[in-house]
Amino acid sequence: MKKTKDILENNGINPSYQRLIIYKYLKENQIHPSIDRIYNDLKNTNPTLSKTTVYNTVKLFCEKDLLLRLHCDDKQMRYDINTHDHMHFKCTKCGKLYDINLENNLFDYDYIDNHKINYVHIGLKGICKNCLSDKKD
Amino acid sequence: MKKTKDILENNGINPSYQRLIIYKYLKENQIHPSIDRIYNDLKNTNPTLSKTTVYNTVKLFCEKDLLLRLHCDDKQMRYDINTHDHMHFKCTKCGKLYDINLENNLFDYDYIDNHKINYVHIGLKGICKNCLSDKKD
DNA sequence: TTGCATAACTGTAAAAATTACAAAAATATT
DNA sequence: AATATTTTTGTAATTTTTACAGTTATGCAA
Repeated sequence: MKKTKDILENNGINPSYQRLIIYKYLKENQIHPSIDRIYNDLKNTNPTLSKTTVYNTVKLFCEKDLLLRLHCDDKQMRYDINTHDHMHFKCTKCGKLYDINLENNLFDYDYIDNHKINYVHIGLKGICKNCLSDKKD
Repeated sequence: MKKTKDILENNGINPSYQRLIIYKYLKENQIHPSIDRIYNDLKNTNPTLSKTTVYNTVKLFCEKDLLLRLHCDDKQMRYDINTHDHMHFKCTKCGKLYDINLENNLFDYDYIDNHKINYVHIGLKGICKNCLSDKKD
Protein backbone atom coordinates (compact mmCIF):
# COMPACT_ATOMS: atom_id res chain seq x y z
CA MET A 1 0.00 0.00 0.00
CA LYS A 2 1.63 3.15 -1.22
CA LYS A 3 1.66 6.16 1.00
CA THR A 4 -0.48 9.04 -0.13
CA LYS A 5 2.41 11.40 0.52
CA ASP A 6 4.63 9.48 -1.88
CA ILE A 7 1.98 9.33 -4.57
CA LEU A 8 1.56 13.06 -4.53
CA GLU A 9 5.30 13.73 -4.47
CA ASN A 10 5.94 11.31 -7.31
CA ASN A 11 3.51 13.31 -9.36
CA GLY A 12 5.12 16.62 -8.63
CA ILE A 13 2.60 17.72 -6.02
CA ASN A 14 3.66 19.27 -2.75
CA PRO A 15 1.82 17.17 -0.14
CA SER A 16 0.12 19.78 1.98
CA TYR A 17 -2.35 18.76 4.65
CA GLN A 18 -5.41 19.67 2.55
CA ARG A 19 -4.11 17.86 -0.50
CA LEU A 20 -3.46 14.76 1.57
CA ILE A 21 -6.92 14.58 3.10
CA ILE A 22 -8.61 15.24 -0.23
CA TYR A 23 -6.57 12.56 -1.98
CA LYS A 24 -7.27 10.08 0.80
CA TYR A 25 -10.97 10.89 0.67
CA LEU A 26 -11.04 10.23 -3.08
CA LYS A 27 -9.23 6.90 -2.67
CA GLU A 28 -11.45 5.72 0.15
CA ASN A 29 -14.70 6.95 -1.37
CA GLN A 30 -14.75 5.92 -5.00
CA ILE A 31 -18.22 7.22 -5.56
CA HIS A 32 -17.47 9.72 -8.31
CA PRO A 33 -18.10 12.59 -5.93
CA SER A 34 -18.81 16.17 -6.91
CA ILE A 35 -16.88 19.09 -5.45
CA ASP A 36 -19.79 19.73 -3.16
CA ARG A 37 -19.84 16.16 -1.93
CA ILE A 38 -16.11 16.17 -1.21
CA TYR A 39 -16.36 19.48 0.58
CA ASN A 40 -19.37 18.55 2.69
CA ASP A 41 -17.99 15.17 3.69
CA LEU A 42 -14.62 16.58 4.66
CA LYS A 43 -15.67 19.70 6.47
CA ASN A 44 -17.09 17.69 9.36
CA THR A 45 -13.62 16.63 10.37
CA ASN A 46 -11.94 19.71 8.90
CA PRO A 47 -14.09 22.70 9.72
CA THR A 48 -11.64 25.24 8.33
CA LEU A 49 -11.52 23.65 4.87
CA SER A 50 -12.54 26.01 2.12
CA LYS A 51 -14.51 25.00 -0.94
CA THR A 52 -12.08 26.97 -3.08
CA THR A 53 -9.31 24.72 -1.82
CA VAL A 54 -11.30 21.70 -2.94
CA TYR A 55 -11.73 23.27 -6.38
CA ASN A 56 -8.03 24.15 -6.59
CA THR A 57 -6.84 20.77 -5.38
CA VAL A 58 -9.12 18.78 -7.64
CA LYS A 59 -7.99 20.90 -10.58
CA LEU A 60 -4.37 20.22 -9.68
CA PHE A 61 -4.97 16.46 -9.42
CA CYS A 62 -6.64 16.50 -12.83
CA GLU A 63 -3.75 18.36 -14.40
CA LYS A 64 -1.36 15.77 -12.98
CA ASP A 65 -3.56 12.95 -14.30
CA LEU A 66 -4.31 11.59 -10.85
CA LEU A 67 -7.99 12.28 -11.28
CA LEU A 68 -10.51 12.19 -14.10
CA ARG A 69 -13.27 14.67 -14.79
CA LEU A 70 -16.57 12.90 -15.30
CA HIS A 71 -19.52 14.45 -17.02
CA CYS A 72 -22.64 12.92 -15.65
CA ASP A 73 -25.86 14.33 -16.85
CA ASP A 74 -26.05 16.24 -13.62
CA LYS A 75 -25.15 19.86 -13.50
CA GLN A 76 -22.15 19.33 -11.33
CA MET A 77 -18.91 17.89 -12.58
CA ARG A 78 -17.90 14.66 -10.91
CA TYR A 79 -14.49 13.12 -10.33
CA ASP A 80 -13.11 9.62 -10.65
CA ILE A 81 -9.93 8.41 -8.96
CA ASN A 82 -10.13 4.94 -10.48
CA THR A 83 -7.32 4.95 -12.98
CA HIS A 84 -7.91 1.50 -14.43
CA ASP A 85 -9.71 1.30 -17.75
CA HIS A 86 -13.40 1.17 -17.15
CA MET A 87 -16.68 2.40 -18.54
CA HIS A 88 -19.49 4.21 -16.82
CA PHE A 89 -23.12 3.24 -16.81
CA LYS A 90 -25.71 5.79 -15.80
CA CYS A 91 -29.21 4.66 -14.92
CA THR A 92 -31.68 7.05 -16.46
CA LYS A 93 -34.30 6.08 -13.92
CA CYS A 94 -32.61 6.29 -10.53
CA GLY A 95 -29.62 8.34 -11.65
CA LYS A 96 -27.02 6.05 -10.09
CA LEU A 97 -23.63 5.80 -11.75
CA TYR A 98 -21.94 2.39 -12.02
CA ASP A 99 -18.41 1.42 -12.95
CA ILE A 100 -18.22 -1.28 -15.61
CA ASN A 101 -15.00 -3.14 -16.19
CA LEU A 102 -13.47 -3.16 -19.63
CA GLU A 103 -12.42 -6.79 -20.04
CA ASN A 104 -11.11 -6.80 -23.55
CA ASN A 105 -9.17 -3.96 -24.99
CA LEU A 106 -11.97 -2.63 -27.11
CA PHE A 107 -9.98 0.40 -27.88
CA ASP A 108 -6.31 0.16 -28.44
CA TYR A 109 -6.11 2.26 -31.54
CA ASP A 110 -3.19 4.66 -31.60
CA TYR A 111 -4.64 6.63 -34.46
CA ILE A 112 -8.11 7.08 -35.92
CA ASP A 113 -8.55 9.18 -39.05
CA ASN A 114 -4.96 10.36 -38.47
CA HIS A 115 -5.85 11.77 -35.08
CA LYS A 116 -3.59 10.63 -32.23
CA ILE A 117 -5.78 8.94 -29.61
CA ASN A 118 -4.64 9.44 -26.03
CA TYR A 119 -7.77 8.75 -24.07
CA VAL A 120 -11.05 6.92 -24.52
CA HIS A 121 -14.17 7.17 -22.47
CA ILE A 122 -17.17 4.93 -22.96
CA GLY A 123 -20.41 6.06 -21.40
CA LEU A 124 -23.48 3.86 -21.27
CA LYS A 125 -27.04 4.74 -20.42
CA GLY A 126 -30.06 2.63 -19.67
CA ILE A 127 -31.97 1.06 -16.81
CA CYS A 128 -29.93 -0.53 -14.05
CA LYS A 129 -30.57 -4.00 -12.69
CA ASN A 130 -32.08 -2.64 -9.49
CA CYS A 131 -34.62 -0.50 -11.31
CA LEU A 132 -35.39 -3.39 -13.68
CA SER A 133 -36.28 -5.66 -10.79
CA ASP A 134 -38.59 -3.03 -9.30
CA LYS A 135 -41.59 -4.07 -11.33
CA LYS A 136 -43.71 -1.34 -9.87
CA ASP A 137 -44.97 0.28 -13.06
CA MET B 1 -35.53 15.51 -48.52
CA LYS B 2 -38.02 15.46 -45.69
CA LYS B 3 -39.72 18.67 -44.74
CA THR B 4 -38.75 20.06 -41.36
CA LYS B 5 -42.41 20.57 -40.56
CA ASP B 6 -43.14 16.88 -41.08
CA ILE B 7 -40.18 15.76 -39.01
CA LEU B 8 -41.36 17.81 -36.08
CA GLU B 9 -44.96 16.72 -36.41
CA ASN B 10 -43.99 13.07 -36.71
CA ASN B 11 -42.25 13.43 -33.40
CA GLY B 12 -45.17 15.01 -31.65
CA ILE B 13 -43.87 18.56 -31.82
CA ASN B 14 -46.08 21.47 -32.82
CA PRO B 15 -44.09 23.15 -35.63
CA SER B 16 -44.05 26.75 -34.50
CA TYR B 17 -41.97 29.30 -36.38
CA GLN B 18 -39.20 29.33 -33.77
CA ARG B 19 -39.03 25.55 -33.57
CA LEU B 20 -38.75 25.36 -37.35
CA ILE B 21 -35.90 27.83 -37.65
CA ILE B 22 -34.01 26.25 -34.76
CA TYR B 23 -34.39 22.76 -36.23
CA LYS B 24 -33.31 23.96 -39.66
CA TYR B 25 -30.32 25.72 -38.14
CA LEU B 26 -29.25 22.53 -36.38
CA LYS B 27 -29.59 20.47 -39.55
CA GLU B 28 -27.67 22.94 -41.69
CA ASN B 29 -24.98 23.65 -39.10
CA GLN B 30 -23.82 20.34 -37.71
CA ILE B 31 -21.12 21.94 -35.62
CA HIS B 32 -22.29 20.75 -32.19
CA PRO B 33 -23.35 24.25 -31.30
CA SER B 34 -23.97 25.55 -27.81
CA ILE B 35 -27.17 27.37 -26.86
CA ASP B 36 -25.27 30.61 -27.11
CA ARG B 37 -24.03 29.81 -30.59
CA ILE B 38 -27.50 28.91 -31.82
CA TYR B 39 -28.98 32.03 -30.30
CA ASN B 40 -26.33 34.38 -31.62
CA ASP B 41 -26.38 32.95 -35.12
CA LEU B 42 -30.15 33.08 -35.37
CA LYS B 43 -30.84 36.44 -33.82
CA ASN B 44 -29.32 38.25 -36.79
CA THR B 45 -32.19 37.14 -38.97
CA ASN B 46 -34.67 36.84 -36.08
CA PRO B 47 -34.12 39.80 -33.79
CA THR B 48 -37.07 38.99 -31.55
CA LEU B 49 -35.86 35.50 -30.73
CA SER B 50 -35.35 34.93 -27.02
CA LYS B 51 -32.59 32.83 -25.54
CA THR B 52 -35.14 31.21 -23.27
CA THR B 53 -36.93 29.97 -26.36
CA VAL B 54 -33.71 28.39 -27.57
CA TYR B 55 -33.29 26.69 -24.21
CA ASN B 56 -36.89 25.50 -24.22
CA THR B 57 -36.81 24.29 -27.80
CA VAL B 58 -33.53 22.45 -27.46
CA LYS B 59 -34.82 20.78 -24.31
CA LEU B 60 -37.95 19.71 -26.18
CA PHE B 61 -35.94 18.29 -29.08
CA CYS B 62 -33.80 16.32 -26.64
CA GLU B 63 -36.84 14.90 -24.88
CA LYS B 64 -38.20 13.78 -28.25
CA ASP B 65 -34.84 12.20 -29.15
CA LEU B 66 -34.28 14.49 -32.10
CA LEU B 67 -31.20 15.95 -30.51
CA LEU B 68 -28.36 14.74 -28.33
CA ARG B 69 -26.77 16.51 -25.39
CA LEU B 70 -23.01 16.55 -25.72
CA HIS B 71 -20.62 17.19 -22.87
CA CYS B 72 -17.49 18.71 -24.24
CA ASP B 73 -14.95 19.79 -21.75
CA ASP B 74 -16.20 23.30 -22.19
CA LYS B 75 -18.49 24.84 -19.65
CA GLN B 76 -21.41 25.05 -22.01
CA MET B 77 -23.48 22.07 -23.04
CA ARG B 78 -23.41 21.36 -26.77
CA TYR B 79 -25.95 19.67 -29.01
CA ASP B 80 -25.69 17.15 -31.81
CA ILE B 81 -28.39 16.61 -34.44
CA ASN B 82 -26.52 13.76 -36.11
CA THR B 83 -28.57 10.75 -35.16
CA HIS B 84 -26.41 8.10 -36.78
CA ASP B 85 -24.07 6.15 -34.54
CA HIS B 86 -20.83 8.00 -34.22
CA MET B 87 -18.10 8.84 -31.78
CA HIS B 88 -16.63 12.17 -30.84
CA PHE B 89 -13.00 13.12 -30.87
CA LYS B 90 -11.89 16.19 -28.98
CA CYS B 91 -8.49 17.69 -29.67
CA THR B 92 -6.91 18.68 -26.38
CA LYS B 93 -4.67 21.18 -28.14
CA CYS B 94 -6.96 23.21 -30.37
CA GLY B 95 -10.21 22.19 -28.72
CA LYS B 96 -11.97 21.23 -31.95
CA LEU B 97 -14.58 18.51 -31.84
CA TYR B 98 -14.69 15.93 -34.64
CA ASP B 99 -17.28 13.34 -35.55
CA ILE B 100 -15.84 9.87 -36.07
CA ASN B 101 -17.88 7.21 -37.79
CA LEU B 102 -18.54 3.94 -36.03
CA GLU B 103 -17.96 1.39 -38.78
CA ASN B 104 -18.40 -1.83 -36.91
CA ASN B 105 -21.00 -2.31 -34.26
CA LEU B 106 -18.60 -2.15 -31.39
CA PHE B 107 -21.42 -2.03 -28.99
CA ASP B 108 -24.50 -4.06 -29.60
CA TYR B 109 -24.90 -5.46 -26.14
CA ASP B 110 -28.44 -5.44 -24.86
CA TYR B 111 -27.33 -6.08 -21.30
CA ILE B 112 -24.10 -5.63 -19.39
CA ASP B 113 -23.90 -6.80 -15.77
CA ASN B 114 -27.70 -7.17 -15.94
CA HIS B 115 -28.15 -3.50 -16.72
CA LYS B 116 -30.28 -2.76 -19.80
CA ILE B 117 -28.19 -0.74 -22.24
CA ASN B 118 -30.13 1.82 -24.24
CA TYR B 119 -27.46 4.23 -25.34
CA VAL B 120 -23.71 4.26 -25.81
CA HIS B 121 -21.42 7.19 -26.23
CA ILE B 122 -17.75 6.89 -27.06
CA GLY B 123 -15.61 9.94 -26.48
CA LEU B 124 -12.03 10.14 -27.64
CA LYS B 125 -9.34 12.65 -26.75
CA GLY B 126 -5.96 13.34 -28.19
CA ILE B 127 -4.20 15.51 -30.74
CA CYS B 128 -5.95 16.05 -34.04
CA LYS B 129 -4.30 15.60 -37.42
CA ASN B 130 -4.11 19.33 -37.99
CA CYS B 131 -2.32 20.00 -34.74
CA LEU B 132 -0.02 17.03 -35.40
CA SER B 133 1.11 18.48 -38.71
CA ASP B 134 1.83 21.85 -37.10
CA LYS B 135 5.33 20.94 -36.02
CA LYS B 136 5.86 24.30 -34.45
CA ASP B 137 6.97 23.20 -31.02
C1' DT C 1 -65.78 37.38 -37.55
C1' DT C 2 -65.70 37.52 -32.52
C1' DG C 3 -64.65 35.71 -28.09
C1' DC C 4 -62.43 32.31 -25.43
C1' DA C 5 -59.10 28.63 -24.26
C1' DT C 6 -54.74 26.87 -24.95
C1' DA C 7 -50.06 26.91 -26.36
C1' DA C 8 -45.83 29.28 -27.25
C1' DC C 9 -42.70 33.12 -26.74
C1' DT C 10 -40.27 36.72 -24.35
C1' DG C 11 -37.54 39.17 -20.90
C1' DT C 12 -36.29 39.62 -16.32
C1' DA C 13 -35.03 37.70 -12.14
C1' DA C 14 -33.24 33.91 -9.51
C1' DA C 15 -30.44 29.86 -8.79
C1' DA C 16 -26.40 27.11 -9.14
C1' DA C 17 -21.66 26.04 -10.33
C1' DT C 18 -17.32 27.77 -11.03
C1' DT C 19 -13.55 31.13 -11.17
C1' DA C 20 -10.93 35.37 -9.82
C1' DC C 21 -8.69 37.66 -6.47
C1' DA C 22 -6.59 39.58 -2.46
C1' DA C 23 -5.59 38.98 2.26
C1' DA C 24 -4.09 35.69 5.77
C1' DA C 25 -1.66 31.69 7.16
C1' DA C 26 1.73 28.25 6.66
C1' DT C 27 6.08 26.67 4.99
C1' DA C 28 10.68 27.05 3.26
C1' DT C 29 14.95 29.66 2.67
C1' DT C 30 18.60 32.74 3.68
C1' DA D 1 14.92 35.78 13.07
C1' DA D 2 13.71 37.93 8.78
C1' DT D 3 12.30 37.33 4.24
C1' DA D 4 10.43 34.98 0.27
C1' DT D 5 7.42 31.60 -1.50
C1' DT D 6 3.59 28.65 -1.45
C1' DT D 7 -0.88 27.43 0.05
C1' DT D 8 -5.28 28.35 1.96
C1' DT D 9 -9.30 30.97 2.81
C1' DG D 10 -13.50 33.73 2.08
C1' DT D 11 -15.78 36.97 -0.59
C1' DA D 12 -17.11 38.77 -4.84
C1' DA D 13 -17.75 38.25 -9.66
C1' DT D 14 -18.82 35.53 -13.67
C1' DT D 15 -21.22 32.21 -16.27
C1' DT D 16 -24.68 28.95 -17.44
C1' DT D 17 -29.13 27.49 -16.78
C1' DT D 18 -33.83 27.59 -14.89
C1' DA D 19 -38.16 29.72 -13.04
C1' DC D 20 -41.72 32.58 -13.75
C1' DA D 21 -45.15 35.84 -15.08
C1' DG D 22 -46.83 38.70 -18.58
C1' DT D 23 -47.52 39.06 -23.52
C1' DT D 24 -48.37 37.31 -27.97
C1' DA D 25 -49.91 33.94 -31.14
C1' DT D 26 -52.82 30.07 -32.47
C1' DG D 27 -56.88 27.11 -32.71
C1' DC D 28 -61.68 26.42 -32.18
C1' DA D 29 -66.54 27.08 -31.22
C1' DA D 30 -70.43 29.99 -31.55
